[in-house]
Amino acid sequence: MQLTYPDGSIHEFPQGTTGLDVAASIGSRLAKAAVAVSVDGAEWDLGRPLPEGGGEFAVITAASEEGRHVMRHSAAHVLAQAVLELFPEATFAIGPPITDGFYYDFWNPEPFTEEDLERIEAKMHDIIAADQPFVREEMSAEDALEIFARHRFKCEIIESVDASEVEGGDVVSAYRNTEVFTDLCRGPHVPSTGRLEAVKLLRTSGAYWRGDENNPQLHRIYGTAWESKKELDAYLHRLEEAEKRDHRRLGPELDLFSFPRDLGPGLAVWHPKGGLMRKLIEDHSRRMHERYGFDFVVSPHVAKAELWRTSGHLDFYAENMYPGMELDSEEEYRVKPMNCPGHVLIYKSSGRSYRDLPLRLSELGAVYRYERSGVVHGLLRARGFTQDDSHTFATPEQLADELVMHIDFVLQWLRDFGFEEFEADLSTRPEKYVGEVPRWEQAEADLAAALDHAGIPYKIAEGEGAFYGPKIDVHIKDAIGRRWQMSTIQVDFNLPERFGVEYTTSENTKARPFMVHSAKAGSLERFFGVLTEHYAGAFPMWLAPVQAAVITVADRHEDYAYEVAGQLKAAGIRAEVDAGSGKLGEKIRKAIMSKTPSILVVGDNDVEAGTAGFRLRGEDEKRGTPIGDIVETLTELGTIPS
RNA sequence: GCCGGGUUAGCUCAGUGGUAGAGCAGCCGCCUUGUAAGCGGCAGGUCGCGGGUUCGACCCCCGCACCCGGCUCCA
Repeated sequence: MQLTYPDGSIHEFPQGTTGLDVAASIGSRLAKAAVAVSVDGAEWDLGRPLPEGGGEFAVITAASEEGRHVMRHSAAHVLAQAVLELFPEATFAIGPPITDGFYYDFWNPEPFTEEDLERIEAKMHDIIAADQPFVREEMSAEDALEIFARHRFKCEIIESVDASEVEGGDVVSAYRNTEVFTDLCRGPHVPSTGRLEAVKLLRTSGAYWRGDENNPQLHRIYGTAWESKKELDAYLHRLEEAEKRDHRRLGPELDLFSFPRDLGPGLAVWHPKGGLMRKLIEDHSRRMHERYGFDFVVSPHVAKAELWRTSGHLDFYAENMYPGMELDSEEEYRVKPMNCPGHVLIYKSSGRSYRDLPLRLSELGAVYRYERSGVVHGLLRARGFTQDDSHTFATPEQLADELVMHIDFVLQWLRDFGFEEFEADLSTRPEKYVGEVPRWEQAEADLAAALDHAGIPYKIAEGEGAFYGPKIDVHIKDAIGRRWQMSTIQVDFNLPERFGVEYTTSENTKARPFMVHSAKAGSLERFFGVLTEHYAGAFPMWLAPVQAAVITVADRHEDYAYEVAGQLKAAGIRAEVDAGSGKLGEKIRKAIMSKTPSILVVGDNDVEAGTAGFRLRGEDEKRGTPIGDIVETLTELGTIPS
């Protein structure tokens, strides 16, 4: 058989050669680092004879993403083996690798406790120490059903395996570790359990079989596995770091916002510092919308139920809407979960001609959505929030340019807040859809063209679009590498239809415009939450609620401190004086802990010379800096993006 | 909504079937300080809410509210 290495070289091997043989022929270190190999993209166990046809060959090492995937999958098996040994009544369902770890779902009469987890983990370490081989076995589906007869979820899987997925048809594979433990699995796996260097169980949770709440609820155990103890520790450290960045912790700590119990779940109040930051963000939003040619509109928070019936929200979105309000002799009213119908009514308030288009309506619109009680999550998933929502009405000819502009706007917006890495999803027509196919196709093509124009990486999510139209979602990568969906641009064929939205063409005929929903920040609450986590609360100068802390060395410097703060404020810098009687170190610490981006210390020498000890976040202090210089530096750093 | 865990002072958390504690924050005083926590004192709690068991419940039981981790990244 012929194998083509990643460097393009071609090598000949006899039939029956295994991945390990090939790796060993390349180098003993590579053979040692290998956990599996791939041939033409398909992964193979190290000890499994390679396919007769050969192909593009690559060694998968433990330190690669693919390698970790294999390792984690194997770790999941070890977890299952441990659980089945310790809990005789348990049956196992599925246990895939996931980002940064793995999980396994079990059915068991009792949920697993913390102590169970420790016992399970200890058992896993025994299994790993025993260095049991993972032996691949292939069998017919009937035989598999017999072997796994006691495990109803495995049987369901076997029955649902599409024969065409497996070469040779009606064959499934399993991996056997011991005489008593084998697990249905496509593979590949590491050669033996001893190859699992660093495995740790993290937590338990409930999970529905196949994610469907109509199915039985299983007990899920999450774990993680890495190629070395060092990597595992680094991962656990990252988890801790992420916890420190948690906006739900930082928000109240920095006095930005809180979720008072008395208010209700998913509902936040903004404190003065957070309120100030929100104002800065909103101001920037308005400035940008203005620059990109949007008009500002306002729509009320409640509307007749009939409006939501017309828009279709009561058909498709009712479970996320607060229940109706009964009013005397009036129709029922509903709190708005979206701004679109209001904007459509503004469009329809007068006859529209092609000369009016594109018409771009924008609103910082507060909406309320009844999120299920288990899913609210700080500002990231709130029940009340404000969207920077806009709706653009355009002719078919204008759509392409409009979408280019929208993407440009979105990226500019995100860059202004310090996000640098983007990735987009283009979601196309799903199976159930409304509207005409040619319109879908035009919109999809125009969206793709806009993405190409913007030059950001994107992938096509086939069939993932909303029933009413295709869309682009823009994701950012934050400071610690997490992805967040931020902005969205969606074409809508449904609402214009439902509301009979039209315009008069140059031929004096009526035509239906394209409607584009877009949100650059999305929910301001969510955007703020992500910003907080991205910066770990240490916001850039232009967003920092307090930009400069002026700290006195001793009481006698208080007057001078206020004088300095006055100069800063006169220059538009948000300065605060800390003239407290504490030690200097204590006051400095307080300023650092509150993530104030600059600190000015004033003492005798400074009063004398008109200077301050000046320190920017993360830098050393510069004693005796003239106040004028400080104002200049802070003004420059605090410039609002434009 | 469902499964699991949790709820004690403003915050972080100890605690026992016999009337509740620490650190930080707050307030007062001393210190007058030159770049990440000076010292002392004071004040602060319906132990989430409601019910039950008990001579007695923060602790045990039941219900509720809220918070946290999850609820296909498809063997």
